Amino acid sequence: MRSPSAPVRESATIEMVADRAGVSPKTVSRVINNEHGVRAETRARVMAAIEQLDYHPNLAARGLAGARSFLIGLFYDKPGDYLSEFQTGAVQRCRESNLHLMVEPLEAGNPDLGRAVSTLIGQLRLEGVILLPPLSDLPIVHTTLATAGIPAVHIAPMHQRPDAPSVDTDDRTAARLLTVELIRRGHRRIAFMLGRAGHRATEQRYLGFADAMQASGLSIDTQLVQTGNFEFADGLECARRILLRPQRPSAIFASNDDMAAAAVCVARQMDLALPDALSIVGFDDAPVATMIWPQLSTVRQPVRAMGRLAADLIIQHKPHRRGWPQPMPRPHLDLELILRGSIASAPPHDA
Amino acid sequence: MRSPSAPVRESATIEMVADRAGVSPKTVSRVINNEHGVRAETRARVMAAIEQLDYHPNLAARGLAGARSFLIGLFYDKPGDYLSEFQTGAVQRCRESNLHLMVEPLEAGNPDLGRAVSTLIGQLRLEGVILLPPLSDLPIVHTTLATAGIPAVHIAPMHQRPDAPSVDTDDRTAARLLTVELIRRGHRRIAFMLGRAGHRATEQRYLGFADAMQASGLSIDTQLVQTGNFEFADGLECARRILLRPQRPSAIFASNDDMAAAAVCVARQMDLALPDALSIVGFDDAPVATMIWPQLSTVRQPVRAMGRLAADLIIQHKPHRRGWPQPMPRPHLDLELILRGSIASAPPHDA
DNA sequence: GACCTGATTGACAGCGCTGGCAATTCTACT
DNA sequence: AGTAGAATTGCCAGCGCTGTCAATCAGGTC
Repeated sequence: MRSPSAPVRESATIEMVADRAGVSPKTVSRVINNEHGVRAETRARVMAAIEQLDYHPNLAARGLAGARSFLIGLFYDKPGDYLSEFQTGAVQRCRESNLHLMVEPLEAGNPDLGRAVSTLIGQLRLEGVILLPPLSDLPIVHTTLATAGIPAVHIAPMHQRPDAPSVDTDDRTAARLLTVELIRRGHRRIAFMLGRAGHRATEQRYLGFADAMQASGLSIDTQLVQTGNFEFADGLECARRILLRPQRPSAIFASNDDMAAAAVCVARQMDLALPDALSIVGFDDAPVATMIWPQLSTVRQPVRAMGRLAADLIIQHKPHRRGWPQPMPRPHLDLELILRGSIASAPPHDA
Repeated sequence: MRSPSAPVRESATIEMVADRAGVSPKTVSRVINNEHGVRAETRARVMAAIEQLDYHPNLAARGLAGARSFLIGLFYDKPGDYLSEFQTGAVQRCRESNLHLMVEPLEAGNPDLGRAVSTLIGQLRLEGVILLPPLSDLPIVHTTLATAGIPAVHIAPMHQRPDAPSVDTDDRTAARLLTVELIRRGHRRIAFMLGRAGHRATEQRYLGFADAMQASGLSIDTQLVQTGNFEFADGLECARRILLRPQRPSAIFASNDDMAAAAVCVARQMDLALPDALSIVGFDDAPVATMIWPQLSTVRQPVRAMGRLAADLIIQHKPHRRGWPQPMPRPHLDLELILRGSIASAPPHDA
């Protein structure tokens, strides 16, 4: 129980600051909002008063009066490392503009998704929303937001919408380059583990792989292309199917590290010597990539930077209120190839 | 670009609902806030109007008028799986009470932490804050919140404060039980990898291990107790030191799964046959636990439930405004032993 | 039927801030 | 010095809702 004399300091109001600085509240407001048209000397006086009183403007009041909320929403479906990295980047960018991030889990499969979104934006008056996949591909989410006039940034959407900006990475190129590394090491028969259908990443990574194979005149054995849904468990199945083929590949390209890890497990169970008997590469540079032996060669995603960028797009957009500036922003962030111990030269009999 | 005739529907106000229902705004307010003293028939009429207009009360206005914010803060230091699971649970609980979660990364090492916290609570007027470790052990954070009179729930703090509730799991018992499993399989010489000093988990897990060893009359070889900081990289070092001892242990208890995974890697590099030559157990049931071969025996933490519970403590506390009800809530959540392939019976020469 | 008690409901002010515009002060010229 | 025009600053209303308290209504009492 808190004693009655507890030192709960009530926070200062804009009026107290105004009095102290000898100006009107409106002028203090101008300073807070960094508006121009305030004499430098006046601004300094106000700043000093703010400092002395440890004044922090009340978000709710600012929001109510100014018809904004200072809130950006981050809607996600699945928690995980990706989310937490992404949100950390987004929060960082928000802070620079004195905004705040509301994270909201939303089930992609929920039949009442539209209502859920609508409730959120109705209550919060979000200034913008960042949609993580697979939410970035659901028409109902997009429509609900668009109807409410709320700017949304789609992260790695499968289908880009002409009226919505997105943040992407060039997975296709990265997948191609990683495949080239495999080919350069003499691999000819390379298996591929697909991610979940409908994900942009699934499509792009496979296309990059195919690009490299084709460029080197190698054919893709469709028996060696299996779908793993991005899950470790599916990856196990998938790897078994691949490695039990009579003519085993000398390398496996998994669409993400979880599945690559699964391939490592299966290979291990089959007593294959890694990486000599089998090279394995993944994608994402997930934590697991460096927690297994051999460590996975993979592609690092700049997840935190993507979070920053997504928030930035929302924030930069603000002055336009409704509608995005032309051209629709579609920045791509660079991926980084990470070569580790999981790849080796192809065994001679495969050359 | 949005066309000028875009269907941006302005949202309904409480007054519009009041008119439609033929009551005063205040009565609508009563219904929204679920206050008693509204005739059932009136309430129904208001509800209908709310439904028809798709009305959502404006958070900012409610906050301003009611001197609350409907916001709970979740302060964290390191992003990761733990965080995202935890926050998902917390958000779920918040929704049930129409509150929202603000996630805020804070650097535990920042010398200006106090000011950072103070700015956050000053602007947001948070109704409560959840502190994830290691933030839950920093006096400056606790003091700043207490001074502002903001209820805080400490998650797994090293040192419990008499004036602050906390959410814990009984790591000690779980560690003891897991060790018992090892002993039951004939292991006598068991190594232990400590987590980061100053973490409650580090201390409790070791104590549980020691409890079991002592209860079975086994001695702990201090050479086999190494500190790994909860990091995979440190775990590698640590595992090497342990496995290079002349008299190698037959089992390793790692304080978390990342370090356990490191032990698996090292063992693999040393060509030890797992799990026959060496049993390894971890803690947390992190994703990596099932992504390596053999899969780790470990202890599952109910992270999402902890998030729910933490939010619940803040929310339940509300009516008391200042100070917590007696007794100080300190719920413990149950941990679950997960036995997987990484443990086997001790080799005969060790019995 | 007058009157009392408790249950419902409404009137009104104001939470802390910002938008719009008027008032004031400053600058640069004639 | 006088004045238009620009740069600053202040006044006022009101954002959408809830706290306070007064008003009204329903039911029961003597």
